[in-house]
Amino acid sequence: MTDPDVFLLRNAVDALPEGMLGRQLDDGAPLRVKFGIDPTAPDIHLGHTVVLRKLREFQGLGHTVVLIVGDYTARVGDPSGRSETRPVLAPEEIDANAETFKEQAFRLLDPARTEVRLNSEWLDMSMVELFRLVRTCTVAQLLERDDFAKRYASGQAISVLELLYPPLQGYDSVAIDADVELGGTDQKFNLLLARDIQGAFGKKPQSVLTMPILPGTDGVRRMSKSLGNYVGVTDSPEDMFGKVMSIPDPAMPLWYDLLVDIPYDPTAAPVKSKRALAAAIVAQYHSEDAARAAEAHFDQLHVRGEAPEDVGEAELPGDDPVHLPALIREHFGISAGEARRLLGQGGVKLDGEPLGAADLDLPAARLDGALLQLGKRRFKRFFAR
RNA sequence: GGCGGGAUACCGAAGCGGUCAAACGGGAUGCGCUGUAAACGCAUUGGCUAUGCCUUCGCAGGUUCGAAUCCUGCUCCCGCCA
Repeated sequence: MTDPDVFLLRNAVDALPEGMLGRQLDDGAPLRVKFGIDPTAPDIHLGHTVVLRKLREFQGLGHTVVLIVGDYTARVGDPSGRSETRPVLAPEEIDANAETFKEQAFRLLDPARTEVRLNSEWLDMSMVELFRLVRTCTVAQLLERDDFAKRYASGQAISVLELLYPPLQGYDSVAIDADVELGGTDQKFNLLLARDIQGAFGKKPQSVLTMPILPGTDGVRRMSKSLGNYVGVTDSPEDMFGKVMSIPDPAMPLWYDLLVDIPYDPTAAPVKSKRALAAAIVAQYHSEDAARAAEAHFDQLHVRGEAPEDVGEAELPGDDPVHLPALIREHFGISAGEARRLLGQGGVKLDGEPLGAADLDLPAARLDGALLQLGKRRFKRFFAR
């Protein structure tokens, strides 16, 4: 078996300070590995799983994961990687998100070796304690951070609240006696600052391990729900498979590296590699069977261009003839004008036959039992009532 | 507190009295090509049973035959000075 540190570092970006993690692992004692999340968005997507999978690897080696739900820091708003001030969520929202997150995180983590803590536990502190904490950092130190520096230089707003975020996150490490903290590369500053804060509170500073940021399905920008380029771990097998297949080829090696346990073969045909990747991801969050079914579904729907079995059904209105734009607006959630445009562009098919711009009104008999298709992937079968 | 700039469609950004449902770019969607790729090409991108009608250019009023464009007030952003 490979050395634990070689194994753990294989797809990581930085392990700081140099060599520290290796020494900690050599000591043999179980480590307390910290990972903090802000429950700002409820659902976990593959981007989050990069670090979660790494945590699972630590657990596999006998270490303990301390999952910190930043219910308190969520009220501050982490400015990391942001160019603008973030909105602050309502407490109820935060709680609900935290629950969802925990539930989903345990799809990957081993509950027996996971400690879940809310940081309101210790961050709901008195002013005196807060003063003691913030005294450990200087403004110059905080302004070193890239995004703060940029915003400061360009005269954009940085609220004092945001400035407070890194020290608060750092204090989490003090509170739980973290030996190691994981995060994305965008967290590097916060993770390192935590070392100083631990030191200031007389604790042993943690080591830091950063993981690459996963590009989304567009292959370029970081995976994020708001950018709409994400694959959720609760997505259906079919969606998951389809979304993975749609990523650009250049993103494949990194996806392999960060999301599955099978190796990437650069000599294999790209389609094969991508199918294997998609299947492995689906199997991970659903099952092998689901992966096979999702692939079959994919072939049917996209490769052969056939309609799936489980097409939604709907009743025709009573009218005859049926006004198509209105029918489409009703059942596909687009405007009638959009429906007309699709008709004109050959984007609407009836039982596989493209309709034209002139087909605005069709006899009800022609639609009864027929399959209406919009674009490539939207289907609906209609029946007269 | 003083001075100045700005708010336009999903986003960015033109327009500065009629020819404006509003240039251009991005995004999105459709068609073609394909490996549901990517790249590329073409097209569409306020609403409406529609050769026309209706509602949009921060909000509310006003001037005008006619306003995204001019005037007044309000709200919100931003810069410079103190």
